[in-house]
Amino acid sequence: MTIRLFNTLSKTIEDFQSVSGGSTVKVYTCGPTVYNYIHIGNIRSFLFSDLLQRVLRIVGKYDVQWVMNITDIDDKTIRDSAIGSKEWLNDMGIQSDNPNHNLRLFTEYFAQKFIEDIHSVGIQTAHFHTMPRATDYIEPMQQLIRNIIDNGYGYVSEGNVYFALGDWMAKEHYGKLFTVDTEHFKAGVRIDADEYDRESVSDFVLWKARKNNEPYWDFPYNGYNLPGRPGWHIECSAMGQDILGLPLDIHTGGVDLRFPHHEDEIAQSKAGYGLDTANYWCHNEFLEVEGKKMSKSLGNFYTLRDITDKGYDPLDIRFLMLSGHYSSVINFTFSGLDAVQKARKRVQDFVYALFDTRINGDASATVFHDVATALADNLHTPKALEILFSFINNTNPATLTAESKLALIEEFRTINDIFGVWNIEAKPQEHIIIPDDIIALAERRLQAKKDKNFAEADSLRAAIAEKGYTLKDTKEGYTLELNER
RNA sequence: GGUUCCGUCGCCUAGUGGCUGGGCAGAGCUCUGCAAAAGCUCCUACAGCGGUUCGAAUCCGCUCGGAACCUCCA
Repeated sequence: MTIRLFNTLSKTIEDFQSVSGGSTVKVYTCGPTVYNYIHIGNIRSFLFSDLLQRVLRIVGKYDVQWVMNITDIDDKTIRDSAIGSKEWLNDMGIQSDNPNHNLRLFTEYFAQKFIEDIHSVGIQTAHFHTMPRATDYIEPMQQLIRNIIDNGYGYVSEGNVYFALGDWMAKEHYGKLFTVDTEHFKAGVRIDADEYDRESVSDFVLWKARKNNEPYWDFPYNGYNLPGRPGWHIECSAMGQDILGLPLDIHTGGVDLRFPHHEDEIAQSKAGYGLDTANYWCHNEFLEVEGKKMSKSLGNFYTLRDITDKGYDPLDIRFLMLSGHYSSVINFTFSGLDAVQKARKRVQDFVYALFDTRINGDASATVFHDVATALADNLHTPKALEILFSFINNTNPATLTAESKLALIEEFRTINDIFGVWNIEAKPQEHIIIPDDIIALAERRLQAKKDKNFAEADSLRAAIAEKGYTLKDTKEGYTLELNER
């Protein structure tokens, strides 16, 4: 099935075609800067990329090579890994007098936490071609920077290397993803303008000169050494080329990265390699919390772990993100999370019912095709879910033949290869251990019920609830469940 | 100041000029001693004011309200 995607380059929805013309698709996702636990906004971004690669594989039948970088060098990782940092944890290891070593221990700690977190929301490590660390690609970055200087679009100033944007703009269009209006830049936002001797205020840094006690790498250039560390934008250009080869098929990231990060990445790769970065650029919208952008000062900032600590299943977060279209702002609220939790369970109960072996009537299974058609249209998950719920509303598993159920199970299995929030299996028998005293209460209540002593039965049920268990009557007797949360 | 997006039922989320979108909540019913759970049924909304049109949630204009980006950002 042809996949259609909104391309930020053209600002239109296009039929997707691979660079190679074949079935291999190279997808590059701007990953996290690992200086802390990821927040739910980050999660949305990574779940969008995961959705994209799953739809490409399962609906588009492509062989996807998915790369997500891990940024392990920037101001925050340097600051928080430095000697005396309050952010240093014992689990990271022992700090030494080597800042590069401390940086590595610090970032590897949070990189592992990141992998745990994305795994919990259903992103599978096996789906990645690789997850490169930026500091493992210093050499390719330096080579790219040399190319850019040699081609006349970079210059050295006080040990820093800058991209000469003015020269570049005279040759190539700058603003392919984002209309850059330098005439009306907001007053007062001229970061670093006084810190360095730059030729132009809009030039961005490719390589930052070493500062005291900060991590650095030697950078031999033209007989000189320029010890320092890479700028933010250069890593994606170098890793994309080194690992997958440019041009990529699809480059993804959050909308905020369109400018300057991705715009600069395009300029660098073209200036240094003479290559376009990607044929398709896909950007996901932001997540807001209670109608506002997440920020620590507003008190609406949540890491994934903040949410799961409240007892929510990470897969409910995944389902919440899929319930809105990736290109729309999603308003995160806990009541919304509660709603989506129940909706997800309804589908799960339907799937469990398909595994019920009683035999009855029959139904035709085209639900996957309909869902896939919606997903092929610019990853329209809300439409796909609408189709799925309508199907469930019009289908009663108890009236289906064994053959129909088996066919439907396979349909749901494929749907779940994309959504990844259900268990396509028979309902597991729960083997929770109920304390003897609770069972004793339940038995006493059963007897009271048989004796038609309902007042006694109700008070015993209340006593059981008091101890954290829910008693439900069945035809044969009763069941006991541990209360959630 | 510049650029862009949005406002849909109590809440969330789709919407392609005409055809009750989906989820959650809520109401009723079935089943239950009563509950719980589950299932069934019901629940016709488009910020405001103009305009275009036979017909507007959808197109145009204005007003009001919200959000994002404009060199840390997913």
